[in-house]
Amino acid sequence: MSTNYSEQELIRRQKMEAIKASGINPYPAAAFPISHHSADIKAAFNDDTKEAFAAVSVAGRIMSINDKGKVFFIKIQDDKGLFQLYVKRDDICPGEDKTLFDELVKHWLDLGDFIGASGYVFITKTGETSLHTQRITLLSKSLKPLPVVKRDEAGNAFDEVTDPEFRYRQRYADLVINPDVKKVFAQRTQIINSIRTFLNQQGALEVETPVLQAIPGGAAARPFITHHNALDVPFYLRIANELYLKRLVVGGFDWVYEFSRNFRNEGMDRTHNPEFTILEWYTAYKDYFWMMEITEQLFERLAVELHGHTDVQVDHEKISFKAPFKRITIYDAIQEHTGIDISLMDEAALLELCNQLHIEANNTMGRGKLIDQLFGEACEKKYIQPTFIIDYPEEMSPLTKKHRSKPGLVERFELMINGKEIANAYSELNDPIDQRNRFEAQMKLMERGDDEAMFIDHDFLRALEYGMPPTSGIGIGIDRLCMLLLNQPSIQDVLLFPQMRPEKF
RNA sequence: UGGUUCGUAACUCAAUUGGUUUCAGAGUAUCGGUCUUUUACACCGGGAGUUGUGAGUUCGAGUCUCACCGGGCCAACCA
Repeated sequence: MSTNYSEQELIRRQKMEAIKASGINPYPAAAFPISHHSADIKAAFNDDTKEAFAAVSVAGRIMSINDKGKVFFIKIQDDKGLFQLYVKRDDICPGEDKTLFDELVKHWLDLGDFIGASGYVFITKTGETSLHTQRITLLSKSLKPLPVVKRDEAGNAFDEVTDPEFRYRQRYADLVINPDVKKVFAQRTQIINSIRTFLNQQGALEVETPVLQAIPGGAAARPFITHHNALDVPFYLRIANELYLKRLVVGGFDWVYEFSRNFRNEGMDRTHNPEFTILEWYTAYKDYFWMMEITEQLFERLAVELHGHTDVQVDHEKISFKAPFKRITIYDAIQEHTGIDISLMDEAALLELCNQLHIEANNTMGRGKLIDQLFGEACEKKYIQPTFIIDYPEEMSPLTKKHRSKPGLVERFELMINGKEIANAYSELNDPIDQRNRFEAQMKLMERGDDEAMFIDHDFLRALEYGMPPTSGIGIGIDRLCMLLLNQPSIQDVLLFPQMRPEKF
């Protein structure tokens, strides 16, 4: 860290030395007893309840100081908001010695410092519920000034700090000066808690599975690689936890779930972060139709719990999470948006179609990947309202059970909302012979140059050979779900510490 | 990785086609002074910037050119 302090930083260090010299510890060790939080006082205090607020202790960070000579009005911010302290010289220093007020309050306190205060609550002439402060305690000295943001009564910000680099790199400061940011992250946790409650109520079991995997399975993506020294073998950070959760279904857990932090060594943009969270759950004796129904229920409930109704405003679109959601097969979706029926096309015909439509494609791509590309380019963005895209071609779904009645297809759906894939689910493939064949087909794609084709996982095949009950599973992108439900434009706005290029000091 | 755009005080922004004006301005913050209160900003006064870094063009560069560093946006990869 540079030692070229700014003028203000130097002044704060001088103040800290003065504080120490006066015998006050700027970083005291003792706990400070808090009796109330700001919002709770403001909500409950009135003429009838004032007895209950005769001896109150609050603590927080100083956000504004209004120096009126022998009286100071200091606004502190605690976990629940702002609260005003009325600090009068003769109350703080009842005797002859006014040093504490004249030095500490008048000169040594800065915006950003943490203080504790005790006294009684009253309402000032201007009608603001405040603490008539009798004791004031410095709890932690701030040496670096926070950016100054002014707000009016309605909460409109002036000189707001919007620089993304500052906000993401110094999230701690962002959270202090932008209260809405704090709210977004509280709501993210609320969403996750709601999901957990929903699943637990139905008897699902939350589990934890390995992040370090010898074979990165369960998805098609480039992994991060690391090395285990004692074993002297490479390990991969997981790109998905699917194969481990299925092993648990083999073991007899009928419904397991995990909020899985996954790692993929790919690009970063407003919808991609190298580490991100996917909720996956696997339920025995179910199929993908059941999965669609429970997914609708969950999403509808999340919207209602968060907003009180099923409509959620996202950008300029109003999205309805009212179940049931529309269902359409991927072939019908492509036909709907291109006018072309591709259901009988072979690889060569599909490649030609892509070229005709100016969609990037090449001959390393198998039939499944070509169809995926067609859908992604021509259709995906069109599905704003929640829509299940169902019945994918077998080639692009190596872990999915063959369709019960449509040859060449598998029982899979993706849930599209606001033009983005939010969830992906299957009737899980539990035929070990078929699974081995699918893995081998993936190996052939890999040999053709498809660097996203899946590795073969022999231990997983061994588990399937013991027998897995018919099972349906789903993966839901939690970060993207939060972006939707909280109307945030970037994944960085729903991750407390989004990945950035390392900073140089 | 490619295209495009931005980088001026602690923060938010100015600086007319490269130019006479002073030393690159203002508000907040900061420092000093006055007051029992302002609803973003009471009153008076002061200090604070090697204009991201480095080179170049020019009589003259915050402004133009190049390289580098760090961001944003778009595209590619992916969820």
